[in-house]
Amino acid sequence: MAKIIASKNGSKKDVIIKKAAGLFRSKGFMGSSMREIAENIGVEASSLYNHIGSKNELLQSICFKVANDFTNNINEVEIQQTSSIKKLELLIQFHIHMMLDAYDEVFVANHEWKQLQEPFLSNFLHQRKLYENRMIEIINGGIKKKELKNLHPHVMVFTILSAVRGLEFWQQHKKNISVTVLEANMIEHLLKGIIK
Amino acid sequence: MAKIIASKNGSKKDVIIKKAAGLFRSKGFMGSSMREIAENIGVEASSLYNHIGSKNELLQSICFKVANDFTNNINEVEIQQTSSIKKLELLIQFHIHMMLDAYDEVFVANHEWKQLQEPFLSNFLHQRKLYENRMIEIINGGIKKKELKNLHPHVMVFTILSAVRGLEFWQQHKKNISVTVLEANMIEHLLKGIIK
DNA sequence: TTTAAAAACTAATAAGTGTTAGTTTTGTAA
DNA sequence: TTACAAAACTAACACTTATTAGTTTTTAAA
Repeated sequence: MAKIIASKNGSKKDVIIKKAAGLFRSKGFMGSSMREIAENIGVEASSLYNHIGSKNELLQSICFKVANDFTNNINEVEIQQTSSIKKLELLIQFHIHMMLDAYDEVFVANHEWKQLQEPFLSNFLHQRKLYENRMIEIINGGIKKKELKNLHPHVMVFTILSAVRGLEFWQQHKKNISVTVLEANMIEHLLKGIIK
Repeated sequence: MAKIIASKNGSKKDVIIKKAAGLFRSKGFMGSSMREIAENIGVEASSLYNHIGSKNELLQSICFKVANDFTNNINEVEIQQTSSIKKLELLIQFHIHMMLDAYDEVFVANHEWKQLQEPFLSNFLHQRKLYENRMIEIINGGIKKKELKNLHPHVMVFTILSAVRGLEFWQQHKKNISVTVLEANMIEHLLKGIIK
């Protein structure tokens, strides 16, 4: 009889969520079945229900864990007494690290949130909107203080957020380039451009 | 008896593909059923098979139409006798226009290509890789001619490609900002940065 | 009006879905 | 060793899926 082995620091539920995140990332939420998740763990599908409530609950756990991590980070960044530029730098840095440390989860949160059911879907979108608005406020502050160019704040935020999301592509190139270089390059590009 | 009405310039197959693209975009490929597509058109699911081969064929049509459009564009850009900066500008501009003109299709190509079956999956990825490499070559040229900073070309390409992909978010804000401003702002940001 | 092809329909198939009920095994504490 | 709960199992349910076969309707040309 196969067993779900709880990891050092995490319940069996956490093990299931982790495996689900990996599968959801590579095949999509709708493209992954409970039987597949179970097989991946080495157990029957029905056994999973001793630990979790439903397939959708798995997606919820993943999406809100990620959303909360980002919210917590911007909470910390916001209260720092520093320039808007430094704040943007800190945010970008955190996005890069999340992308490298919790790739599957961030990917799923970015791509599969649509499959959330109400009221979770609305909650998630609301939380994301709040995050965007807080970034916009940081940028508005920078424009006022003449630290930043007077471009459309919304465009800047979306450009930055989308660019960091692109680190999805990075998984394949992890070996060819270090995190430090990657980080420095992206921050330089997104803040100061690429023209000499 | 309901009918599929062919549009002015396009076969009935094209109508089906267009509707499918809209549905795949909003619910995902795996989240959309043939019955839903059919209902959207006003016909029974089985009737679709008089015009198309399979559900997967629909995805193939969408993905490769988009991929070919981008390939054709970079073909034209590459042969122009101009600076690397101007070439990047042209590429970014085309991405922005594709995103606004063929939103559903580009979105599906960006998000649902994973559901392609072999050999289409490999073909698609190969074509995308070629595109990226050609962008990298343009950037390498720019670095050599001292037009561009000596950052990692790969990072620059991914940053740019990801940023333009972010125009997905833009659909909601179409009214608040004109294409011209959007285009100018993004090109400024991606080429010259946002720091004053 | 007849005829033939195109395109719609109904009905069914075989496979896969998330989830539940009921049962058996396992692990643990008394 | 006994007793109980946790967690695995098997089997099934009710539904949905893409697709096919066979039939009927529609369209258009002769």
